[in-house]
Amino acid sequence: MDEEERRKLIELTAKKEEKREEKKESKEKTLPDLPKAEKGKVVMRFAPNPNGPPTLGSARGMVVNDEYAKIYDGKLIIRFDDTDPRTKRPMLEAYEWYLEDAEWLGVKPHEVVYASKRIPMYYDYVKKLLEMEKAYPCFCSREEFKKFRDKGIECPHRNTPAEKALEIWDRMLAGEFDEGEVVIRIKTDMKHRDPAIRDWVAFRIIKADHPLVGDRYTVYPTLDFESAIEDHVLGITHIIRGKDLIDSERRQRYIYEYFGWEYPVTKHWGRVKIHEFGKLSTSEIRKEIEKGVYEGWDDPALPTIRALRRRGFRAEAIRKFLLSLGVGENDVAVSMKNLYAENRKIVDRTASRYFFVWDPVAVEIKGLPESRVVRIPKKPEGNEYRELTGEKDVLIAGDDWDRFEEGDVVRLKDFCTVRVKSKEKNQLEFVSWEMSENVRKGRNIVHWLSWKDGVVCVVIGDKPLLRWGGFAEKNAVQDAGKVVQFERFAFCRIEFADESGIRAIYTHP
RNA sequence: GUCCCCGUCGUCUAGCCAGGUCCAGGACACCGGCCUUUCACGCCGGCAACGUGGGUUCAAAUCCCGCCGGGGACGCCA
Repeated sequence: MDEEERRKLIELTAKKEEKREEKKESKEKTLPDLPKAEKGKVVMRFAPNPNGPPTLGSARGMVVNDEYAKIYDGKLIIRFDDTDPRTKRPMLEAYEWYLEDAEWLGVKPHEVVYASKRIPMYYDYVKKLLEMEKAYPCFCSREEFKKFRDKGIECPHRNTPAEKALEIWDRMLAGEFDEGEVVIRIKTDMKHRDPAIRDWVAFRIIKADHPLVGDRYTVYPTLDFESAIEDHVLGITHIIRGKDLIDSERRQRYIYEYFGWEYPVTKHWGRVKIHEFGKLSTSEIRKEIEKGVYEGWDDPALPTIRALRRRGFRAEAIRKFLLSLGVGENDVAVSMKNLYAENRKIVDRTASRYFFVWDPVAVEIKGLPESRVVRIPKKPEGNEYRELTGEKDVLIAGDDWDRFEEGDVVRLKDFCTVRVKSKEKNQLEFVSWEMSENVRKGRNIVHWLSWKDGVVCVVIGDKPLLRWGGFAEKNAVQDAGKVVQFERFAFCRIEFADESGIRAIYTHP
């Protein structure tokens, strides 16, 4: 064995050792290491177009980037990529929604940038490229250019000299051209293996009102250009985003090469699809809201962060759920059940328990010796109690009543044991105060409510227009704003409550 | 059509880059059981995966090739 071999062997052994160590540590790690990441020097970014409120999908971008920024003691920048006032027109309120939801999710940006407010800067950079003849004004129609691109042929405008190109550029800025008449293209390679990369558009003319900058500009950069410049200017070290932007990197690298910049480290993740929501695009949701299918952007049937917050989900549960998806490039189709499980872990210990009788049926307990006040624990642990009065006239859930057959022995939870006497007359028959041997555990222990303890309650479901109506125990009024568990029903957040009634939102089972 | 990416339990994911400690770990779901005056929580146990065919190697989930399957890009959208 010569020196060289010996050295390699030692190196290899060291690497293996290192790997073993890593394995031991990685048990608690939520996300994989970021390549080339140095503690204290990492700058991440989250760059949404605010054309609607954040959804679970966009929240993934916030949370993962934020998590990495935290892991490496780095920075997180939120940048609004809002440079298309037409096709993906930003929504004025949505800027605020993003910031609000970010804060709620525990995402703390060190800086917030609005691309639409920095358009002159992009002009400066493209001017340089025009001078370098790395960009050119192109008068081809979309169709004409598509032909050139598909064939891999340069278009006639590609060789416009810098001087002439700059003159056209100035005329563009002066508003001398109409929409669609001319665009600025970045020179790449018309023979590039991937047609998607060939001479892409950096600027186009859009004469539309922008919610933030109005009609100040008519020449707007495309995302590819704006983002390329910003990532460098802002000193972004790592980009993590959806893989729909994977080609974007290949296009942008040309600019980085022309300017001699270093492209950030990138990572792209696959599409997330949530079983329960399917594929809902922002524009589709907007239409449905207009049609009245959803009440608004915070409708509990929607996967927006504001809707989930309204439903009573905890930010921490959402973070964990999103982080659990990792940063792999494969598409994921995940179930809300995972989110439910995370949230339940947090909420179960603290949620007060109450009775909610949905689709109520009034029944009479024949032979009940007396009315009794019962004390029931409010929570699984601790010594808080609530009181209910058991009387001969009570309400029970329609689902339960329908299931029962005459002769069944049923336990009214914490109150008394009864036998179903007459389905037709809605009559029960008192058996005993004690728990009877005949009561099967599980579905034969049901909740109930006397009229005096009840208050009208509607629960807004997690599917469009789904509602449950019935009575909830009055004690629940004191938990307005909180997540409670309606026993044998589900966790719900009490959104509004007073003596006249309760409105609750379905959280999860 | 051209180009790119991805395939580990039902689902999500760890492991893959630096092959052995992986007859593959965790979570959710599911199925038993315990606890319980909620079908909740908790506890115990169980089921269950490396798409496929070759190759390299003493050794492959890990490296190479083919095939099959899935997704995406080819906007003057983001």
